[in-house]
Amino acid sequence: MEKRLEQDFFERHVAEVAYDLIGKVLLWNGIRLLITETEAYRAIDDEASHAFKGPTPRTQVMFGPPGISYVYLIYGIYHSLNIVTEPEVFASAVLIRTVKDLSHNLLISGPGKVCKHLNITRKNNGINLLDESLYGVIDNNTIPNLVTTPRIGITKNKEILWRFLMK
DNA sequence: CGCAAGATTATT
DNA sequence: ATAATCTTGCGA
Repeated sequence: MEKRLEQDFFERHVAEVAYDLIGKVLLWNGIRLLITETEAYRAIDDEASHAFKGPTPRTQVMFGPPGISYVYLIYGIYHSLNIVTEPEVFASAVLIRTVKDLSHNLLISGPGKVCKHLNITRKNNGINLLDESLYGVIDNNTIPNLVTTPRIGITKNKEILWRFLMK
């Protein structure tokens, strides 16, 4: 029996959510993607977060309720997909780094490539993953083996182990 | 208004 | 190791 993750799943500490998201299935525009690599970002105590210095137009959705997409453009070229977590006002988000396209059995490794594969751009910022039939996260009831490492591509708060991937 | 930095990727 | 490429956010 397939169960969609509800608000209470996303409303927890972002590192817990990022950890628990590994092995879950992302439903994006009706397409099913197994989540195999994530990272956590948190405004309150994490200098690496876009939201660390407070809200800006770009980071506004991170300050809102959980279960919403946060999509931004990086290096002028690549988009990145995130899911907002924690209660409203506690800005945080899980970066989706790698997924496996289940219908094509294809591994898509890297945030920019994930967005390219799914045609995700900034117009997809703020999509609700709790209510919409074509978008959400499905708990497929698996318990994956995980590896935990430092996050990739950042200059601040590099030591913290907030990157999670399937072994 | 100018400018430096950036949650990446492909190529050398 | 480095270029590509342009939005964003900050300071003046």
